[in-house]
Amino acid sequence: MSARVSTCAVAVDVALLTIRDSRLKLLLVEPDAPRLGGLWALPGRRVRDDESLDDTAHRALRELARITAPDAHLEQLRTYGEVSRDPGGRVVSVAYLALTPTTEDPPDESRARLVDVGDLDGAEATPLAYDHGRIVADALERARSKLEYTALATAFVEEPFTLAELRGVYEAVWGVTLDPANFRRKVASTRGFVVPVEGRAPPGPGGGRPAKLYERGPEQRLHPAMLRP
Amino acid sequence: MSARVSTCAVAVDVALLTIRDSRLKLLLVEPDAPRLGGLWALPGRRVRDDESLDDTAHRALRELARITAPDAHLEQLRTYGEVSRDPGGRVVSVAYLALTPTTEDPPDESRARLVDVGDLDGAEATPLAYDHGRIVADALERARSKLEYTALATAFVEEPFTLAELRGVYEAVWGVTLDPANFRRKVASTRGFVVPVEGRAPPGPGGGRPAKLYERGPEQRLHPAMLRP
DNA sequence: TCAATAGTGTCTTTTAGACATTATATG
DNA sequence: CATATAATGTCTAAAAGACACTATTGA
Repeated sequence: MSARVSTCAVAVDVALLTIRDSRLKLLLVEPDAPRLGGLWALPGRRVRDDESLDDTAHRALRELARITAPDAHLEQLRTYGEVSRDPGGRVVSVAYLALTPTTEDPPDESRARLVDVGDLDGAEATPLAYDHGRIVADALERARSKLEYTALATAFVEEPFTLAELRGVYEAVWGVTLDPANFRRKVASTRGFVVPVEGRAPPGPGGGRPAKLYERGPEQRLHPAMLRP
Repeated sequence: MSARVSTCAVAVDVALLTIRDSRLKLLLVEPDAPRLGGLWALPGRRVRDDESLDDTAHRALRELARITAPDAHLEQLRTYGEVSRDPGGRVVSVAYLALTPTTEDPPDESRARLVDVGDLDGAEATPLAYDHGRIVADALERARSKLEYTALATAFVEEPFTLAELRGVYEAVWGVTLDPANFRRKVASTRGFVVPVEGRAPPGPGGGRPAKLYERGPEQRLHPAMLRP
């Protein structure tokens, strides 16, 4: 074996997205070490010997944000392996995209917070540690893109869900408003996207007709796609 | 630092796709060690200390298939990190998808070959070493999917190219036949996909009207998309 | 001339988008 | 009753697909 070939530290960083108050949120953890320069970062952990990458991702969420989401959608985003991306030494980082329905908040003692992704783009945006800004940008692009041609949007809602909730996912992730009538017809004409279930959702405090309920359908790829306006 | 956290061997495996004789081909290397059980494998190399992952991918192609393709499209596919995916010890493998125009053949002494991807699915298909069959399946799905909503198809042709050549890419990767007239109109209506250039392509031996020539346009994402039939 | 391939025109079906209308709830 | 939200219907414009037709080459 060549002397130039060695082993690398391998880490997993997780970009967890969820929807809260009709807005898209990202999970960040407070800086714990002065070397981070007071910058917030994605939850991340080193990979252990006996642990798959997916397991490491779950552990990072559990240990750093006290989030146990066994039913969360988890998919790999990219692996970042530039030689000097971590000033403390070479670390190859496998980034994950995680999506959860609007459920638990990270507890206060976890030093984790859900931040509005709209606050990450602007002028007074907080920069993130390492290359995590880049990872977040890639995660957002992935989520926005996969909403079009996969059933990924259903990962943001709990079953059963209403079509208004599903539409709210598209609106929050894409940052647009959609016509409820046309959205409904499009979802209905996309085979295997959602399936109706019994029951009705109670209307809000101001009244309104109760909404029909749906579950995730069998198809992961959407035909036809839900194209962005 | 916990004793259970250590470092991993990190490798890069490359699934290189190209089109030859109007068919989609995959680059495989001949087994060199008996422990592979005589199975063909994707070209792969361990990552060196001073080398980015992209550099390792290029080196794998250069050393194992004598392919120097600095203009090849190279993108990450996924990272495979199951604990026992390599019987020789834990290896985290970053898989790449590479696309090249129909150019060089791997020389004989390189022990590499272009195989028809149609021969990888059937009953008498040759299984691949490690989890490379899985990687190839992921690579094909990625390529087929990205042809729809990105300008990836242009990575399979050399500039300048004709619309018939571009259509041939879609037909080979998707395994379908497309109407030339409708394909042309669709490409023309997709902003930034291709741009016309001066000159004509000479017709084939059987004659035919000379074809107009095009180059890659500025857009990476296609609006509207080239949806699969 | 014919065969072959490139490129255009036209028609029909399907889909997207705007928006009116009806249905069922709360207060 | 008014108001709010869900669900359906209708009309128009745009896009997709089938396919006839014209254009330009080699033999």
